[in-house]
Amino acid sequence: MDDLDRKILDILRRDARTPYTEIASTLDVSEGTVRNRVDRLRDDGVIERFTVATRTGNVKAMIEVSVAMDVDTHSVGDRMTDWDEVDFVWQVSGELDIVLVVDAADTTRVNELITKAREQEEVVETKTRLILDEKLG
Amino acid sequence: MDDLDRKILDILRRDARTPYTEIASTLDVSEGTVRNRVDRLRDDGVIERFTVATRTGNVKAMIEVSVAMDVDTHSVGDRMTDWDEVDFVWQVSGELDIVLVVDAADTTRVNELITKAREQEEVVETKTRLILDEKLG
DNA sequence: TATGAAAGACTAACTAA
DNA sequence: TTAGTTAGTCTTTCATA
Repeated sequence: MDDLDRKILDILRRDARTPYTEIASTLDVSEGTVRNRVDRLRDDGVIERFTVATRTGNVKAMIEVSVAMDVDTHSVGDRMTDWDEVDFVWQVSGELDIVLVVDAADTTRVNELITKAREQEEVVETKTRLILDEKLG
Repeated sequence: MDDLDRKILDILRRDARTPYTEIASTLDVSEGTVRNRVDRLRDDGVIERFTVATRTGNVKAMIEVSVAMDVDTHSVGDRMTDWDEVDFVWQVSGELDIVLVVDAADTTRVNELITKAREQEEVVETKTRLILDEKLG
C-alpha cells in the first residue's frame, strides 16, 4: 500500500468504472501498471468487491439491535441479511450488538423493519436513527 | 422499479463488474435491456455510483460524535470527510449527531481519530464502537 | 511498457406491445 | 410511445513478449 495504490483507490471509490487507461493518464503511469495494482489490491483483499451504492428508497436509517445475553448474535444477524431493504448488517461492540443499515421507501417501511426486528425472540431492544445525510470520505 | 430492476441491482451489489451479457443470460433478457435498465437506474439516482468496497486497515469502527447545540453539524461533518481513513460521514437523528465510519490500520489509529474528533471545538462528546463483522444485505 | 487479440459496452435502427 | 432486441462498431481489458 503505497501512495499510488491509495490514489487508485480514491479514484475507484468515486467511480469504479473509470477506465484503467484514464486512471493511468491521470496518475502518469501505464495502463498495465494500474491493472496490475488493482489485481493485487483485489487479491490482497484491500478491494473487497466492486459494487454499486444505491438509494432505492427515500429513507436511510440505522436500526440498532440488542440481543439477549445467551444468544449467538451472528445467527440473528445472518437472518437479518436476508430481509429486504437491509444494506448492511454489522456486529458491533458497545451498548447494542447489531446495527442494520437500511434503505427503505419511507418511514412507514422503516417502522415495519423495526417491528420485524423486535419480533425476533432474541431481540431485547432496538434504537433507530435516521441517516439524514451521507457524505463520502 | 420492478422485479427485473431489483434483480439487476442485487447482482451489481454483489459484483458491479458482472458483464451485462452475463446478467442478461442469468435473467433471460437481452444485453441491451440490462444496459438500458442500468442507465435508467443511474439517471434516476437509484444507483448513486459504481464504487469499491475496501478494507485498507484491520479495524473498522463507528465513531459517533455529538456537537454543541449552536453549531452547524454540516460544517463539522464536511471537515471530517477530508480526514484519512474516514469512509463515510453520516448526519443522523437521535442522541448523537454525526457518525463517522472509519477503516483504520489498527486500534491506535482509531484512537487517534477519536482524539482528533474530540479536538474539534464544536465536539462535545464521542462514543466509539468497533465493527466486528460486516455482512451484505 | 507496448502491442495485438479478445471481451465487453455502446450506437442506432428496428420490432413489438 | 415505451421497452426490448439485434447487428455492427468502438473501447477497454487482457496476455504476451
